[in-house]
Amino acid sequence: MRADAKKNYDHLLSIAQKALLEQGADVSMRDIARQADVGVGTLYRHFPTREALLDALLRSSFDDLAGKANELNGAAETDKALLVWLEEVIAFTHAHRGILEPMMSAIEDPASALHESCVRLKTAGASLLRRAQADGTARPDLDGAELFDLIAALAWLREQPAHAQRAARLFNVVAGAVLKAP
Amino acid sequence: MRADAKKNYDHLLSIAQKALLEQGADVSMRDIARQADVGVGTLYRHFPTREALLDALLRSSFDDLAGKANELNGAAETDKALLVWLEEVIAFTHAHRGILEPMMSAIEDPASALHESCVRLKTAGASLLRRAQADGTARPDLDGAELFDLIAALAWLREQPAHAQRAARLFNVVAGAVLKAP
DNA sequence: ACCTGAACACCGTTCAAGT
DNA sequence: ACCTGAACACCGTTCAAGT
Repeated sequence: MRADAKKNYDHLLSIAQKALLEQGADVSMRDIARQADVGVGTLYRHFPTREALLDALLRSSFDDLAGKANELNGAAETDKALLVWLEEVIAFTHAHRGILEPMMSAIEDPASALHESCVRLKTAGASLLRRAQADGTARPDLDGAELFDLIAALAWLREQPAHAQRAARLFNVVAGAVLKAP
Repeated sequence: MRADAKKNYDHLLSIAQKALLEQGADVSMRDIARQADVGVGTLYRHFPTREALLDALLRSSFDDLAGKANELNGAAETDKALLVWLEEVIAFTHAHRGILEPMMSAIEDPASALHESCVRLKTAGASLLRRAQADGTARPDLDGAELFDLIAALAWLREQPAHAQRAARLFNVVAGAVLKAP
């Protein structure tokens, strides 16, 4: 990549990051280009789809969350480890409004630029779930894809402006269904 | 209402109904007017907001669902009654893609044209929940608003194209958290 | 190589002008 | 009263023309 292109790429990314946090994942592409003082074509050249842009923005965070899962795989209380991780994921998506819809599409569409990142997240959660299941602290009849969907549903609830507060309580209700009663 | 206006109103409604089923709740308003062979202004005159149009389209169905809840309030098995009703609601929203997002906004916004209809639905569910709680078949620490949110989250899951199948199983998982174990 | 921005095909919504 | 559709301010996306 040429130096000037690299500069545009990085600048675009930092502007898009801010836009994602402030305006949500459905910010207009035009707006991002405008805020970055760059032609729309430049934005599309670097990120041919919105998913490609989201992937660039989220990949490292998703990797961090997967890393966190790895750490938690060493924890003694397998149920608590799963719980902590789930809360962390939901807190992250909560800070990035509008991210769930594209994630849900991407996880089932290998052609999506966001697919790999989402799979990484799902896999990380699945490993924590498996360990809890082996330990007998989580119900055994659940797989990684289902866990992903449950997280997504709760995260979506939390994304709804006036429902976020209730979503916290409902997280516990649903968590109670995933983990065996104490 | 003048006769010609009434005719436009009815025609618009029947076209919008078809559009809602075939293209989802986020059909373009322009498209509806176009399909109805009517100027956009006519559509907006009869339905000043998308919520107003959705309300006109859904009100009677929501009333039916509320009526169904009333019938089920006479059922012997209070837990099964709640379950059956929940499935019915989710099946309905599943047939009307894209309806959940506006419903979630409307239920918390008294100014929305869709508010009343949503409240009716919430109230109907709450009555079934209360009866099951009084009967000891549903967990007592849950209110109507929380039940509404749980339904919404499951219905949203079912709205996601590739996740609908899993949503059916996850309905049972979550239902198991709401109802007391058998 | 890379950037620009006009161009195309769409939106939601309003409101002057018509009947 | 009611209807029409041009008008305005937006989109996403592409691609010829420029550097």
